[in-house]
Amino acid sequence: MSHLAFHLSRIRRNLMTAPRVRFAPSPTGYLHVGGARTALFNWLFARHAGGTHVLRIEDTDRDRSTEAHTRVILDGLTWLGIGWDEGPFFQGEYAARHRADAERLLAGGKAYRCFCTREELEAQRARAEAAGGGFRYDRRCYRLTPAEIDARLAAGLAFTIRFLLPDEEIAWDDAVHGRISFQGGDLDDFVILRSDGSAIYNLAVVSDDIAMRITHVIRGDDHISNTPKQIALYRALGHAPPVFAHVPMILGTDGKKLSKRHGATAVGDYRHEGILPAAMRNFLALLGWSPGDDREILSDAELIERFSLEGIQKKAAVFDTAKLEWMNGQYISAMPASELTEGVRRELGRMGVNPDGRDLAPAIEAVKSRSRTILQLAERVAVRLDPSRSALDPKGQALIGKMGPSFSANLRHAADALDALPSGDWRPEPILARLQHVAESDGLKLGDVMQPVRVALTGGTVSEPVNELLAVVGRDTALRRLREVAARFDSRSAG
RNA sequence: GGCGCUAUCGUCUAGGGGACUAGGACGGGGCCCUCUCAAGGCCCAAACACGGGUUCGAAUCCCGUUAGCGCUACCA
Repeated sequence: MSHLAFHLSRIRRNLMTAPRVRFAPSPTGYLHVGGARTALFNWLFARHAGGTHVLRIEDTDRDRSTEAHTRVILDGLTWLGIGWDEGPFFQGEYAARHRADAERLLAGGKAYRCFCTREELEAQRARAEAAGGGFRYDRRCYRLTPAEIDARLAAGLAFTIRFLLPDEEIAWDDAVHGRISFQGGDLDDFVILRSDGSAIYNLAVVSDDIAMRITHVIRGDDHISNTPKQIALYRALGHAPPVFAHVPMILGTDGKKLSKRHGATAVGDYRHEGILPAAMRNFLALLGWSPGDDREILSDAELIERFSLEGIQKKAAVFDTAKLEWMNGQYISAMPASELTEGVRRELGRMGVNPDGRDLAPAIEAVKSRSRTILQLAERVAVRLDPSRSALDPKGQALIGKMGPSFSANLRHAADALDALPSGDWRPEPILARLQHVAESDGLKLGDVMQPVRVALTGGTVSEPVNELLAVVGRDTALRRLREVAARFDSRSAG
């Protein structure tokens, strides 16, 4: 097939069948991991099907929406590597269409003016609750005669527009839950247009989804109870509803809806904790979705290839930070040092460490398989650049206490032996040979020489093999540090 | 209260009437490797919420119970 023919067929296919999905966050807070996962599912679905991913900011709640939040959401998506093909559109810009739709419904007898004030409504609600039941609007304004309506209009009374909810079954075949059914009679005649003429969420969403020709609505299952209202709106407006796919919530470790008190919940938090976008995508994709087999580490291409609505779980999922960090560690270990340098450099800058143009790759290479976040990685690199940055941890402390005077004695022997090594031989293998020689001639176990060096250089008892550590730190810096530490603990035991 | 959704190891999940002695992964424990740790390899503990059906046979289908969650605004 020629290129031209290929493109033509592709365009044709897109016109006819390609799905259009949207991610529609409201800018009333940060980009939450739940929202991020919804965005990811939409994106994966669109990519898998060769469809279009639309980004729409739902800013109709003017009191709570801010530009700063919009910025954060956009940045979060960009950092995460979740793209969109159209938008961002701002719902606030379609107020005229929303209003026209409401008025069309009103003219068609599918909605009615409600002159009840907030106070009256609140009183009714309070009464209903006191009686032990739930509040449902009693349609008193629906029963107003044309003359009564005219009189109120003439008096300049404010009104909202309420949707007249038909008492019929409203059901749909949810792509993740299967058939879900509601009775219209159980639902309220909800407000679709505020008294100031602005649209309420359910109307705005339906109006926009129709206008944007959305074919699949993939969103959190906290919207299940909104869906029958929206389907009723589609019917009243004369449009076929899209396919709905309600994805499960993400919970905190206590099984409650994820919130601030669970710690990090915004994607920005994970960014700052040194989580890689690719790891985050992979982890989020597996939260509530499964490719159907045992694979855990999946590239974007594999995710896109395998993604389907059928693989989405019905049950809410608990966000497990430990597994995220494990996965991030897998990504870090598998990445070449060259791809990690930029992130490490940025962290070093934040920590106030100046690498002075030094090649960070060897240090990164030495510690990356032991690091689960970029933050950890950068801290370890910083210590290797300048061992005086190291802090003595409890295990390092314990080792010093246990070894007593031999701690500094062994350190000094190691330093002296290493000093004999020509700088051209300051490589892991010769270093190891020297240290083995020291241990042998002093009648010590290799660990008795290695561990003090490790503690002197890193402050702890855990690191890459000591010979590699020495090689990475560099001859001059390492020798100086070893002697400094030996001297410090000599004077301490002498005093 | 009403309406709706959900229920497999601590957590993420596989499972679609017989292949289930319920598999994998994280986390936990142990062993190997080893100068320590990580990685890797091997091993262990750990689950079908409960009760009724349907069926020759139920983790799987149906009903109920219980529990959790969501919605019930002139919020989204």
